[in-house]
Amino acid sequence: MPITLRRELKQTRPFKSLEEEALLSVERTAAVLLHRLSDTFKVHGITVTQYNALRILRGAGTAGLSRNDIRDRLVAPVPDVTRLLDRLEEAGLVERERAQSDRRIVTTRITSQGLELVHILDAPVAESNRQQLGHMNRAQLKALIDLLALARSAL
Amino acid sequence: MPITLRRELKQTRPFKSLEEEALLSVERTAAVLLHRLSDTFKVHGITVTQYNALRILRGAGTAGLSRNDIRDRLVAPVPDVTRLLDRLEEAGLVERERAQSDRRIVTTRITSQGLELVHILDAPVAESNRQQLGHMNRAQLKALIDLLALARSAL
DNA sequence: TGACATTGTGTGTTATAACACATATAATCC
DNA sequence: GGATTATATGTGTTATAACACACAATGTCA
Repeated sequence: MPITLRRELKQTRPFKSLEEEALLSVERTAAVLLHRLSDTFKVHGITVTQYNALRILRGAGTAGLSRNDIRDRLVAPVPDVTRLLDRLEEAGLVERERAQSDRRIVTTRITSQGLELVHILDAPVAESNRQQLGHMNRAQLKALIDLLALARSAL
Repeated sequence: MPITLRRELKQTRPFKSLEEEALLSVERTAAVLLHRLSDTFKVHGITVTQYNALRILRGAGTAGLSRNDIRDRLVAPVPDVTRLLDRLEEAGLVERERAQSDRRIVTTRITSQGLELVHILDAPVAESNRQQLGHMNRAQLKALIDLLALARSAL
């Protein structure tokens, strides 16, 4: 028994188009899923965006990444990555160093403390994902992923 | 030729699970689509959330809605609807009146100015939706909508 | 009817998002 | 090699998000 978005939002009128319904469905789903996930992070004092940044930096390893590299890899675009990293640095989760070769670049690396935090969060995050989406089978998940990629492909 | 999220984010490592990839795909897609849509609203000085509130109030007509009614109908949950309505009231787009029967309730109604704005935005919004999702056929849009509803149905 | 819980809204505060602009370094191009 | 452009990051400011708490009106029930 699928829950229709229209009933979920107590909407009296039907949607104007399938495109509108799809867009609002994406927005609603992201908000619901991320809100639930953020509870997992709240206990550890970080946000979903901060977690994404830490995960990116874990992937980069000891080489680290420049601010713009991090910006380009963030799932949701953030206009002010500098201060996002400021907060992570203040929390001791990352460290920054201005590059020798090109002094414009500031390389950010995850600290051992940051690594530890991301590692601790691996299990709860996996558990949250399983709880939220575990009822979908592989074919459904793949179909959803492909359709979302298609939805992003305009322009 | 589908764009994979992993390439989009220049990720070196594969996703840990299909559930994780699906969640990140939803987050990414919402961010991309909403960012483009917000450009449409920016010219008129309102945000996506404000537009959603106005659309809800248009649907409610002269009866108006209480703050909590509006909160429950918003696509993305907003914790501070009071001040969201404050800004709309300050802009002259909505008006509020404390109910006679139950003096706890404040009924918010859209003003003629607000109606006019939403009306003006109808065409650009439809055009934006068409541009962003018009390349998907009806079956694909319906499949996406259904899979997203399924994704929200846990708990 | 008076204590208590419930409902609906508002306020105070901090953190973050968003946007425009500024600064410093490097690369390029006559 | 000096002006110009591009790149990379940082700063200032305003608006909004997020969260905890407070207040007021209503309902409930011994």
